[in-house]
Amino acid sequence: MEIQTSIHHQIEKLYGQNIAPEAIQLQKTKKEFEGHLTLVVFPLLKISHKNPEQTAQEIGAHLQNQIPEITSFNVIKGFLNLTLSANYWIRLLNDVHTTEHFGIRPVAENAPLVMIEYSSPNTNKPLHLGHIRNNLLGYSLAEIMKANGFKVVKTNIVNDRGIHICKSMLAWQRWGNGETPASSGKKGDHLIGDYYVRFDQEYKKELNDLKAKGLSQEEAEQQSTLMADAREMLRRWEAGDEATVALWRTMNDWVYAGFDETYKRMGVDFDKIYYESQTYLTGKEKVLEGLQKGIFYRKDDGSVWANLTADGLDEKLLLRADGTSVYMTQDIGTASLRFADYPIDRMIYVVGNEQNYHFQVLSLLLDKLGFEFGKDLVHFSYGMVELPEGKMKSREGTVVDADDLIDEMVQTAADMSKELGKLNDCTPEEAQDIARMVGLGALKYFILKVDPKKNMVFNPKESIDFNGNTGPFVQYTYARIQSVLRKASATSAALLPATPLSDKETALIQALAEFPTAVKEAADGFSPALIANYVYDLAKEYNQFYHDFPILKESNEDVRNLRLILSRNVGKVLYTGLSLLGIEAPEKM
RNA sequence: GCCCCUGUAGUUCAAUGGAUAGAACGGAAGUUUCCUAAACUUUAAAUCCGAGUUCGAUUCUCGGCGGGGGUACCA
Repeated sequence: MEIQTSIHHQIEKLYGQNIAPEAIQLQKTKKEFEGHLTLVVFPLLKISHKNPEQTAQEIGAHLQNQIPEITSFNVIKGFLNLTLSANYWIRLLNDVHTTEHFGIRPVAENAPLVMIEYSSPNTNKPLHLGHIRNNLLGYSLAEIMKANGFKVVKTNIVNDRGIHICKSMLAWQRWGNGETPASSGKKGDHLIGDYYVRFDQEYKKELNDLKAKGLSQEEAEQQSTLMADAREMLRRWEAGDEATVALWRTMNDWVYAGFDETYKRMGVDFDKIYYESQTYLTGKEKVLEGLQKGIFYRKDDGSVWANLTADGLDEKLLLRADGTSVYMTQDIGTASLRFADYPIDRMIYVVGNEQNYHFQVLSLLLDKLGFEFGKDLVHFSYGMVELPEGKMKSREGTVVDADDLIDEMVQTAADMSKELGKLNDCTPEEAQDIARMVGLGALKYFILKVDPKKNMVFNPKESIDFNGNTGPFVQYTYARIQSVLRKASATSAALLPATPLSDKETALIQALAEFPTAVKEAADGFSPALIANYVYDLAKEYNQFYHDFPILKESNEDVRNLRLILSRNVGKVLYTGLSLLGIEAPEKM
């Protein structure tokens, strides 16, 4: 029986009544006090009818008497600190040791299916730092859900149609001189992104020229031929004009090739990709169905709307006056197709918090349309990534490009290990691979350790820091453990002798045993950050232990054996924890 | 205006309503006969303001003040 359960049981026995689980507050004893587990007795005062110290005393005495694993106790104010036997810790370590995938729950045949949408790029510009946070959170959340026994389908919705796509197409047609990724040596997504920027520049120029002739901003926008041409292109695309569709296909393919490269480097992937060009028509259909059923209404100009004022929200446009679809229409179509394709029990959208309102509306609309999953959808909303100078602005060129950033991180990792002489005994290929793992590990950890819902500041200079609360620190700890294990492996694999344990050793075992709880809480709270901080704490704990207790020099066979087994299991948990974050763990570094 | 998120050391981040609010970076001072010093040790430094609920509030409630986002034909 779990020790927590025994304690609960014994307290009920002591007072002769059932006690709610919330009243039994057990926590890890703080470092500065003696003991391993602490019972907070305040909630029990109503039952004991005694003051905190007396209550703690009598519970402590009773527990020590009845539970063999509890060897002693002390009371400080309303806190009962319990000390557990070495035997108990060794048994716990043994459990960790003999459980192959410790902390991971297997996926059952009939497990609920979770679909996670993340990434969701537009095909008119390359991925940037904001996408990196999205992709890392989505991928990590998928891994965490899997580890908690859910079936997971990772999905991506590519926004491959719309006026913004036409802008880059138009700019390329007009000023591109037939430039291709092959002819220019640029990645496809970057090439297209350049033409999107070009459109914006030319458009601004045109507006300024018009305004110089005395037109207002609004009049200029209306008279812009460039924008009119882009709209005309969108109309031709929707009408299925061959040349337009062919151009669209060619340019999108360039972008996809570019994205695939970036995804691969980031180490993220998808089980199923949806394209808005293939879902927006379904969206339109659903909206028109809703219109017929009287759920939506049409205004005089022909546009279609939903009235959500009864639900405390506003009115929402679903189809424009000219009959074309908007973002919301597409999302309805995509959801509809997804639920037709998969038996989804839970739908999670990993999308930035600037769209909180959008998902509130989407949830309501789907529900009104008769999709019962609508009201249960989860918007995993995360905060923006800002730079020390402030918000990223594409127009001001302050956007941090994903590819550039990854290159920079890997290069810095390579430079630093070279400087420290870390990888002198590696082949150049090995050294490069380790630099890749470490550079990416630094980036991923830096972003994932932050509570997702908070905005965060990303300082490119400071992120390339391999000290402190960072991915490389955890990776380093893992690599060091592997190194120790290569030098000497434990003689006996399973049963451990009743060896006396130091405080640091019990602390480490206790930390190991908390891993499954961290995995579960990370899934419940949608928080990879919990895993990140857990893994860091464990690594830190190990480093301190490692420093104070030589392993290979230890002459007592049993003690040495214990420390090796302990090290191996810390390594095992670090490895698993890192993989839940999508971070690789090098065998040496 | 209305709605949502947010406010913790100089900085970037932690803290199921629990003990003296933790780390890291940066600052100051140290530690290599040792298995990896990308490490370890010591040290100074913080809960936006005001009420309320509670044995106990960084955490929950209300009111201010500050920051971010959204708000009907962009995605």
